[in-house]
Amino acid sequence: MDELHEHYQEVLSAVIEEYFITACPVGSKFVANNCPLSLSSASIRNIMADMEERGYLSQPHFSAGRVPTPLGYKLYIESILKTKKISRRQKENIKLKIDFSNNKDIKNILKQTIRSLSDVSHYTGVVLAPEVSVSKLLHIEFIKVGPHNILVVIIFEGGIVENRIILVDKNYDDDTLVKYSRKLNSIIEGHDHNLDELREIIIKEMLRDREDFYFILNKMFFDFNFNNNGEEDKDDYLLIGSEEILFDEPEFASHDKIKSLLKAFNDKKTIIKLLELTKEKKGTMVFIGSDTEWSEINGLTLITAPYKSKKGHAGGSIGVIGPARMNYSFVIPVVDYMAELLSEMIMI
Amino acid sequence: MDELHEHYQEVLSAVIEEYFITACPVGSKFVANNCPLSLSSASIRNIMADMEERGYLSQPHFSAGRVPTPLGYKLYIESILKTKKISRRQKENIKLKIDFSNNKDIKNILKQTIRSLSDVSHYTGVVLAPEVSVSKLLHIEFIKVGPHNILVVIIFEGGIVENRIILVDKNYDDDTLVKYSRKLNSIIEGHDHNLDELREIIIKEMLRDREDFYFILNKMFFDFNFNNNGEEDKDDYLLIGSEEILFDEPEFASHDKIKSLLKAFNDKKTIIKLLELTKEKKGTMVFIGSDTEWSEINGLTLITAPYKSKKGHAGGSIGVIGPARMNYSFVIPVVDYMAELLSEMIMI
DNA sequence: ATTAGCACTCGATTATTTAGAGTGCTAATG
DNA sequence: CATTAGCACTCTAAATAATCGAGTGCTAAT
Repeated sequence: MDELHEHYQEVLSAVIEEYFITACPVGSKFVANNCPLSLSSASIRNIMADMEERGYLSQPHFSAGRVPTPLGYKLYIESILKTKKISRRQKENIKLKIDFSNNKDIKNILKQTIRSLSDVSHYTGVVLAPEVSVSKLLHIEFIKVGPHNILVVIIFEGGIVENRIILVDKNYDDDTLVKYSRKLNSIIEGHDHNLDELREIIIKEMLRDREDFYFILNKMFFDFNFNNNGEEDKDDYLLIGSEEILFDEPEFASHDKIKSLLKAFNDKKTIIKLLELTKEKKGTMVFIGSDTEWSEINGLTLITAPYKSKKGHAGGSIGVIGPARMNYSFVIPVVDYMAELLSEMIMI
Repeated sequence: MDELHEHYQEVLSAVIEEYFITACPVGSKFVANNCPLSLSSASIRNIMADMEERGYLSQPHFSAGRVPTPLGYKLYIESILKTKKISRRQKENIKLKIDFSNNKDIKNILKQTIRSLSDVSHYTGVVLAPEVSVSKLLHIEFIKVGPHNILVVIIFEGGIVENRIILVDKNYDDDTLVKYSRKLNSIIEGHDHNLDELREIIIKEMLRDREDFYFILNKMFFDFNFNNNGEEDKDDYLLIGSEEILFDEPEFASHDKIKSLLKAFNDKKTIIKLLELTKEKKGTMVFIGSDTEWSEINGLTLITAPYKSKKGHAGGSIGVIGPARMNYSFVIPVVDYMAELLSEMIMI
């Protein structure tokens, strides 16, 4: 591939970029006319036949043009990931499209992020929320909302707030609850516990001392038992934007394709797996359908980037799902930049 | 229609019930064989021709069978609404399918309701959440989560909890915030104010007395300004379940149909309007697509029922969206019963 | 009022034809 | 030896034609 290297890249780019626009197989004639190489269509045919043998292109049927394969996209994307940076003007443009006008709570910020991702990229945005069960505790508060109803509010690092109303037998007064809140927070403060760790500590204390305080805590742990169902609950951390936006893409024009598309979206575990993978790495990642990593659906691509709260360890990842035939040089930097913006939004 | 009345009803039922199963136009021969009337197909043809003229049935094309019109459905549903009640066994069945195992916060309960609606009815569930901006306040709490970050938690009747992190210049200590919380709650307590009304009161006080307390409140009102965008924000109150479930229905097999289906779902304002209408009425309502009330899409039906918290005025409505060709005698009682169950779940 | 009989209509399905785009291969060229 | 013009070949998609059958409306008989 040595001396052909340049030719390969040029032809590949020409095919991919044209295929992005038309969604139709690209013929040798077109490539001959629209690519910097001054070669005849016959020469291009030779190159393309060779590239097909090596797995970068494929023919839908005998006498059609060529279409990029996942391997072809991969090669193409590598060069983009190295070179492309988002321009200042693009950044401004994106920022304009984002509506963070209202101060929102974290969950709404995540929702808003999905919407912005979709608006800007024209594909489906996804967000993996920070995982509550491993997040550090910031504060817990008991609030009386009825004679036998206590609202428990738990605040996690990253600004996630969870709440439940718990039922108790006794009619505690406000002062008692304030006292209990203080007592509990003095345990939490400055220790970076997560909920499970706190439970461990409390259980030990409880064996020694059996007062009402621990009764409420016990009830609390029961109602906030996030991962009792094992895997199941993780699904709630994955937020998926409007999938409909993809139905306009010609590759999903047929009924069968739409169904397989929806099947891919319903298979949340796989998407979560990839987003979690991204969370651990540093930068943007691209998963191409039928790739080794994402074999669930052919023709879809997932572009991901991690985000993280300024202070600490709370974080997750965001992404965009679109057709493999995608404007990578535009979308990749967008996802990257959105993750950056989101990181800035998470205050505590 | 006098002496034909019985015939009309029987034929209509036969057509609708068969059309529900096959989704194909129903011919006179079938009706003749499968309906209590002992009439020949020719007689049925006469009746059906007459019913078409009166608008209860229609022919997709000249030589096909007949299909019920919205008007036909309406007539059919009227008799169901009067007679059908859900059986105790069905109730048990539904209750089994509902997973309220984990004590959830109100928003998760609403989400769970949607999921159960979809599971039981096999159509798309929708829920209109209680409107926060008009809900009565129960409690407000300030919690320190950073040197300049205060988490404000507002609890509304119905158990809805909203929170925002607000930025302040001064570094308030915990005691001060507890004091402020108490002061504010003493204003709220027992007065059934909503957020807007509270704002009015605070603004008056503020003119007299300009201390830090009011500064924080001012910030709070700014960040919790729910309906500053007019209509826009109402969209957030509408939760829609998985729409994909409808794609299996034969009437949405074509690409065009799916797109018009999604268009109908995206037109949230219309759905919200109908759900709000239901909130004000007492019982179950049925809106048939291309009806006078819901002209947005042909072939869809929305069945709704209101729910309400035990104590007071917090409430909303739930519904199911499915094809007009729907098993009304099953779905209507289901929606009704689910609304009842949801009402029981809302504790405060 | 009801019904058997019959000619007729029109959509759905299948078969057939046609047009054209793009290929691979071969032989010629610098 | 890389490149290219020329040409026969392949296969799809679109257009056209043919066939089938379900269901109708109407008429005349009961």
